[in-house]
Order: sequence, then structure tokens, then C-alpha cells
Amino acid sequence: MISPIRVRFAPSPTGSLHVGGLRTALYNYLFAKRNAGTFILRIEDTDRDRFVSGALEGLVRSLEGMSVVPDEGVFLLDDPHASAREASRHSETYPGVSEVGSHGPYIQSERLPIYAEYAEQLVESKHAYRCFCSRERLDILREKQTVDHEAPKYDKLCLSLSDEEVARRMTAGEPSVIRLNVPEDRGDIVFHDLVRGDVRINAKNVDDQILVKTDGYPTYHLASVVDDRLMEVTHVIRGEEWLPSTPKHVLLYEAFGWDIPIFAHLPLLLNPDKSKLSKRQGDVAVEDYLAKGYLPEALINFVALLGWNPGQGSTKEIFTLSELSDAFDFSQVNKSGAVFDIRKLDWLNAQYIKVLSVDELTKQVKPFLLGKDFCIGAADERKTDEYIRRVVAVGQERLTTLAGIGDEHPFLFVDPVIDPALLPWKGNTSEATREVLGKARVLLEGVSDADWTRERLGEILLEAAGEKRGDFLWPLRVALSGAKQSPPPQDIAWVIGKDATRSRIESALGAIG
RNA sequence: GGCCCUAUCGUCUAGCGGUUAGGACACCACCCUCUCACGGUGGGGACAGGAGUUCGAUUCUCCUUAGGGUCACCA
Repeated sequence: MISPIRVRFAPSPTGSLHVGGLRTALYNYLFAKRNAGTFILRIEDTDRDRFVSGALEGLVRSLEGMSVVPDEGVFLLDDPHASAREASRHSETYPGVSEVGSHGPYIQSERLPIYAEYAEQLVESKHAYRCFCSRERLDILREKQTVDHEAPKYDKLCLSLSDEEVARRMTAGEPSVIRLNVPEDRGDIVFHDLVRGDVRINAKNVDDQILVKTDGYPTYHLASVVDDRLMEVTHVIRGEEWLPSTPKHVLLYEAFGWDIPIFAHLPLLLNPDKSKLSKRQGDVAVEDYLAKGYLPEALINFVALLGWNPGQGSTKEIFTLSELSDAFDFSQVNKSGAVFDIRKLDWLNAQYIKVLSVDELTKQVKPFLLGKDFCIGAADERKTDEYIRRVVAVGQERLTTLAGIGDEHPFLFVDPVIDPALLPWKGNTSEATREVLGKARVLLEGVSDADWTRERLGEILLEAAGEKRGDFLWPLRVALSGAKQSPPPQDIAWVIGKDATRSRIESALGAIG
């Protein structure tokens, strides 16, 4: 009987959710779903110096917004998913969150006594030891090792301290840390990785990692190993940057006499220059992409494909979350890093926007419009929705992001400035242009309210244009949009209405002079 | 620098000894068309290099090279 699969995403609340973090969370989630396992959200806040107020709540909210919802662990207090699972405990230090599950607390700063107990156990069994070395000595040591082209690591000086000496200095109040005692004759440490196969590192290259800091807080290494054990985590799925410290974790499991979980180190997400994805060139926070008008579904889809593919010769590119969890498998996870190419995200986002209903897109796009200077917010709600609905109907197929609806079609909201030089079609004279616009003005003036629909306006204008469509449609389109590129004139006229259409044509006529 | 990981079109990737090396994004051309976008059709574009193993290597092994990660009382 194989024990049920349990995985966790364990972010540090030091900022907003990074797209790399999103991908790690997603793969954990997908793996859990695929295998009827449990996805845990744990918070690793053992560094008091890096605490950022509100970051934890933001992190959890971002995950929620992406529909990557945990089965167990930390939830937002107002999250319906949590109440559905009967949230049991409120955090004292984080008033905005609660917890679900029987393996808590799920916030490491609330588990301090647990780590202290296990650290002490390690010291007693000689797998760890007290170290009183000052940072100055450590710096000097490291500097010398660097100059000598040696691997920078602790020289085990304090390992030789007698128990009495340690006790004396402890009671004297001297600050100390607890270090892992890496056995020098241990030889190769080998562990299996679902993505990379067997990974082998010699113990002599492993440093005596600090397990407990001067302030009594555990470091990541101790805390995550203890928690993964206590929370019965079966698979540790995390970023490749953790690969070099995995031997330390293996040593810890061995020291405690615990079974070692299965590891899966995910390939890194990269900048265009192939370095680890970072803020500098482009956005890295999930909320930044949301703010720009990328849909959560598109972002999930995109990020899932960075390092994983459906295999079996499949050419499928568009995946819903549940399709992903049906198809996900580590045998199709890549080993090499993947460049985050925003252009493919753009394409995916456009695909998702294209299949949205007009009603749904209207709803989604509204917040992006209301943030603009456009004059649409003041009108009464029903009328505004109706207007946006028309804008959306016309703009949907050429949209890349939700924010683009306003940015790329300002003329659907405000009167454009007309450049008279743009008005004539292919070398036509101003006279001819004036004549065409005059004709259009009369024609449109005669269109009844009942006929002022997208379809009818199209029919009417096309009929009026006759054979030489460009002669007629181009000047009219420019008069209505002020732009070289825009939706067809009948669409713009339909959106802005008869009055605005009339006044824009008159402005254009005036601009010709 | 030590250690570790990685290596197929510009990018994401399929491939799991024998393929005209496939798809997607991007790019280019043409079609559609008043413009742009959408859509359609077509095109250019890759196995880093060198040794092996093998009848046969993109695929297996080793070396080189290149890129990346990591060496904190951060995670």
C-alpha cells in the first residue's frame, strides 16, 4: 500500500507571488490533483528581517486568483474555499488568515518549539553541534578559502569544543548557532530526482550548514525537513535553485532516521538573456500581469507549458486547469531552463479573450476602462454597460490584453484629432475627399435609429461605397477614428452613435479647410 | 574559483537507435480586405563540437565548449 501523495508549496512572505513561484505551485497542485493527493500551502517565515507586512495575504490571494487552491494549510479568512473545508485556526501574527488541516500550524513562525526540540535531538546524537564563531572569523575564513581556490565552507573549529566548554559559554550568554555536522567520510550522497534521475554529490563538498540561528529561529534547511516529515509530505517539488542544498536535507533525514521523500527539482524560468528570471527586464509578479490585463487562465496555461508538455506527439496548446491536471506527468517535465517569452503569452491571452462571450468580456474589461480618464464613468450604470458591450463587440478580435481595449481604441471613447493629410485615399484630392465625407454625412443622417445597428450600417455604407470602396470608406474611417489603423467605419459609428458620428464628420470637413 | 545542473529552429518544445527532424510563438510572402487585427495558405529557420558504442546516432557513453544555478545566522 502506497501512502497517499502529499505535496506542498512553501513560499516565503517576502513579496508578491513570482511567476516562477506560480509555476512551482501549479506543478505541485497538478501533481496532487492528478494523483488524488493533497496540496498543502505552508508559509516559511523564519527570517524575521525579511518580513514584509501584507505579503502573506497577497501571496495567498494571488494563488486563489489563479485557482491554484490548496487542500490544506493556510487560507484567507474570507476565502469561501476555506469555510467549505472548515477552517480551524486563526493565526495570531497574521490576522488575515486561517488554517485548514490536522498537521498545523502551517506557518513556521508558529512552530518554533518544534524545531528547537528536533535541533536539540540532533545535538544530542552528535549530528549537529554548537558553534560560537563570530561573523568576523567566518568572513576571514571564507576570504582565505576563496583566495586559495577552495570551496568556501566552515572548518568545524567548534566541533572540538568539550561539552563543558559549550555549557560554560552558553550560560555566559555567548551567542551561538547550531550547525549540521557533515560526516567527512560519508562519501557520495545520492538522491533520486523525478526530473533529473540520480544526483550524486560528495559529502566533502557539503558545508556544515547552520540549522538554528543566533536568534533561535531555524533556517530553511531544518524547518523544511522537519515540517515535510511532520506534515507527511511525500514529494518535494521545488525550483532547481534548491538542488545544491538537497544533500544537506538528505543528511538531515538520515540523522533523524527518517525516510527520504521523493524530490523533483523544476527547471528555472529564465530572462531572455538566459539568466534566472528576475525583475529588471519585465514583470515577474503575478499581480503585475493581472494588472496589465492578462487572464489568469492564460497565465496558468502559459506557465504550465514552460517546462512541461503533453507528450505523445500532442500539439495541443490550449489547456484548462483541469485538462492540465488530467495530463500532468513528471516524465514530460523538462530538465533545462525555459525563457519566459511574453510574445507567446500575448498570443495565448488573445486566444482566451477571443472565446469569451461579449457579456463576460464586458465584465472583465470594465475595471480597466473605469481606471482611464475616459468620460464613461459618470453616466448611469446600465447605459455604461451597454456602451462597453458595443466597444467589446467591435474590439474583441483584435485584443491582446484587457487593458488594450482602451489603450488601443481611444477613439471609441473620445473625439480624435484629425490630421487632414491622412484623409484622402491614395492620392485623391481634398475636393474628392470633401465630396465623399459630405455624401457620408447626408447618408448617415438619414439612417433611422432602428437601422443604427452594426449590421445595417455595414450594409448601408458598403452599398454607398460601390465599386471603389477605398475612396469612400477610408476617409470616413479616418474621420471617425483619426487613425491609420482602426476597426471599420460602420463599427465605430455604431459604437459612438449618430450624434458623435455627425460631429466627427463635420470636424473632418472643417480640418480639410 | 569549488560543487552541481543543462544543451533540438530566435523562443517554448516533440523526438525516447533507422523520421524529408514534427508542432506552437515570433518573422517573411501571398490570399481575404478601406486600414489594422483576425482568419487561411505557403516559406525561411535547429540537433554546440570531438571521440567512441553500433550495421546505423538528434537519441547511448566520455571529453571539450557554452550557458545557468549554488556556495549567507535569505528562502
